[in-house]
Amino acid sequence: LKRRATMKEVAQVAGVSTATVARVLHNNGYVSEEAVQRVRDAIGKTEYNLNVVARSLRQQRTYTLGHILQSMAPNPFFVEVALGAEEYARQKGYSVLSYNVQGSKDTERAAVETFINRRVDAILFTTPVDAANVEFALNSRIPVIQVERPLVPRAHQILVDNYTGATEAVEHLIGLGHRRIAFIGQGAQTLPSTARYVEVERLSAYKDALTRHELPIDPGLIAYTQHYYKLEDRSSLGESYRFTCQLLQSANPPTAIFVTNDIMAAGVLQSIYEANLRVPDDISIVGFDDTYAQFLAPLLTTVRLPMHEIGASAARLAIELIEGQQEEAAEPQKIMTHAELIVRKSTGPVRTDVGLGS
Amino acid sequence: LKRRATMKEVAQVAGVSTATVARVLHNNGYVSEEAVQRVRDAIGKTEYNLNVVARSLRQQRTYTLGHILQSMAPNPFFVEVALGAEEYARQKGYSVLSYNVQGSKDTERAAVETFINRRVDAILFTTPVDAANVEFALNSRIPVIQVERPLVPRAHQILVDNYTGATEAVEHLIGLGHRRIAFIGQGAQTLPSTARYVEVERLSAYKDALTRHELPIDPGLIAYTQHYYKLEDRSSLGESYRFTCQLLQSANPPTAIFVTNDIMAAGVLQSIYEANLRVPDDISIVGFDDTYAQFLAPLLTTVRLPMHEIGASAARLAIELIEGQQEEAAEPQKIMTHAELIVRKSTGPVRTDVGLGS
DNA sequence: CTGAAAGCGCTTACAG
DNA sequence: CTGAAAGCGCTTACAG
Repeated sequence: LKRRATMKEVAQVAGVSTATVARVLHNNGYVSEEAVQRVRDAIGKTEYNLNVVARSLRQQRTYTLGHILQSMAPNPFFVEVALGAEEYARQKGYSVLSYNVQGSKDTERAAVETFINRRVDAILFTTPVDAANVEFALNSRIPVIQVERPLVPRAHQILVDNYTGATEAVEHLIGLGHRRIAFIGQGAQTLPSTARYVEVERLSAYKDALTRHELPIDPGLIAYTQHYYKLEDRSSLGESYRFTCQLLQSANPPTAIFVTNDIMAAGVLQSIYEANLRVPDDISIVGFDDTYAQFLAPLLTTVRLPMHEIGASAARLAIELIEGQQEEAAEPQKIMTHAELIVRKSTGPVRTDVGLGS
Repeated sequence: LKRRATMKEVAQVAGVSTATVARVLHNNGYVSEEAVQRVRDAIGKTEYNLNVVARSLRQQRTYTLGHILQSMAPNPFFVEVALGAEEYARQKGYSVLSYNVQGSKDTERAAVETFINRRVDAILFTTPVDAANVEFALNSRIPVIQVERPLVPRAHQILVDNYTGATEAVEHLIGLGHRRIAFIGQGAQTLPSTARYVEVERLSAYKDALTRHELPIDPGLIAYTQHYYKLEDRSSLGESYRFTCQLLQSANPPTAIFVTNDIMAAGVLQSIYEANLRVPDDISIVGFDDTYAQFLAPLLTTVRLPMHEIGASAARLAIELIEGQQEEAAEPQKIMTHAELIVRKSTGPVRTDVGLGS
């Protein structure tokens, strides 16, 4: 094998034109049975395979999706979404070029530029960091999909029903008899207001559930980690750990904690482990995402996000838009997906015999 | 913005030829100061950006690496290697197309075919599943790099010094006074013999360390999970869990366990948690990889693999080979990287007061 | 220092 | 049912 065969060579071997080769390759257009056979043989003989680069240039389509990921590590949420998108895209003949931006606006900008230079057919943001970059992507007149965090109203959106998911979590705890339930969220104050969608929904669900059951909302039981995905130092893990240490040492500690992602839940469990307390005997924990949940001890009760489905939906919408099955209408699409409580082993009835503090 | 500007348009606006535009774009070749200025202006005015697809077709190079990943979930090892490769490649002007094959030979084959059709400049396997697919990739006469698992001797290799890493782990435990140390490995028996590299090295290190200290090798203390990355059901987690349950209930349980990856270590910790034992007070645990280690309770002592460096090395070698800085010699390159024990909180001195069984 | 022109490997009207 | 030919947007000898 020295050089790769081209269509022209296949045509020569088969004694037909390249147009005919193209016709049998994509089987469209009329071709005589005999010609098909000759071309097939020639393809086999020459070990021909299509040059997708040439096809892309000619068709002005690359069959490639550009996927901008906030950061695949340490949060497996992004990995699972990426996997869902990749699998769906593959099955439709598309490849996906991904770009991890580590939560940086500038890197995200560079990602969009790279994708534009490479003429991807659509850009997916999971999740967008900066609205300006989404706008910039929109300028290219290719489909732009925002996953989970709708920073720009006029771009398409794959959303998650955080409110219902979080409600199930808190209701579950209340149903178990818990009345002092702490809430640990992620970085809402430090986010620009347009980006708070996810965080605000989860906190609202928590407050509404307490209120519905006539339980007080105690500000001392609510905390947010400072950093929104300053991932390098795994700070949100450390912060949820520290806040839990504080809670456990307080005069009137909670009997349950609702943590809005599994990573932070890991930090909570570490604190509890060090305090030599048992879960759920001494305190119940509910996480969110269902990423690390199955790897923790005890197995974490958590609100599962349909990560695969989210990724697949993003890819599906993008491809439908590319292929014109959907009108690129004035209205952006909003696709809602649903979170679901998975009860495992980190939640149990509140202890009535003794208080945690005693 | 209706259509994207081409070089021809830029040339027209600047009043020069496309050759000149290309020269200033890549700044090579002589161009008068004045022409440079006019072209720069024209590029700004037309919002021109290079069409990488066209450049790829012309240059017969795509500035794209194809990265075949065994599976990014649930093992973050692959994610970190991918990140390392992506970052290095980016910095050199390359993009990376990744393809998760979920441990399937057929999917891996499809990945190679996709990459060949898309004319990637090199193919990375992290880690290769089937030697035949590596051979197939090799047929294309592009650089082929195998990460961690050298299935095909004549393809390039990024290796890990598993033996030394595992030795440090076991020596650490022995130094702490442990004499009954269990070993939990992954799927070695079920792997084809050419693929056993990693597993065999780790087991040998374990045995050699025991022997060196005149400790007996007890087959009852050694177990392998059945499945090699049958990931969907997270079975290796479940199997390490079950084996640990057995160990703990045995007549003469170990005082320490060396588990050859952090995922399985998570299963071990779950079993210990359920048995209401404390780590490291009752039993010490050492993992491998440093993936989940920081998320577990207690923080896991583990052998850290330089995952980023592994990915970056793979990308660097590939690019050097592509750009001809290295001769594509008869001899495949073998780059060795080093694992390192990270002592955290899951290991401690053996208990001398009471036996675990008592 | 600069431009005209060929050509990378396809696809796709168009003509027959 | 089939082929000749144009053209996607670049890069790169080559000639001047």
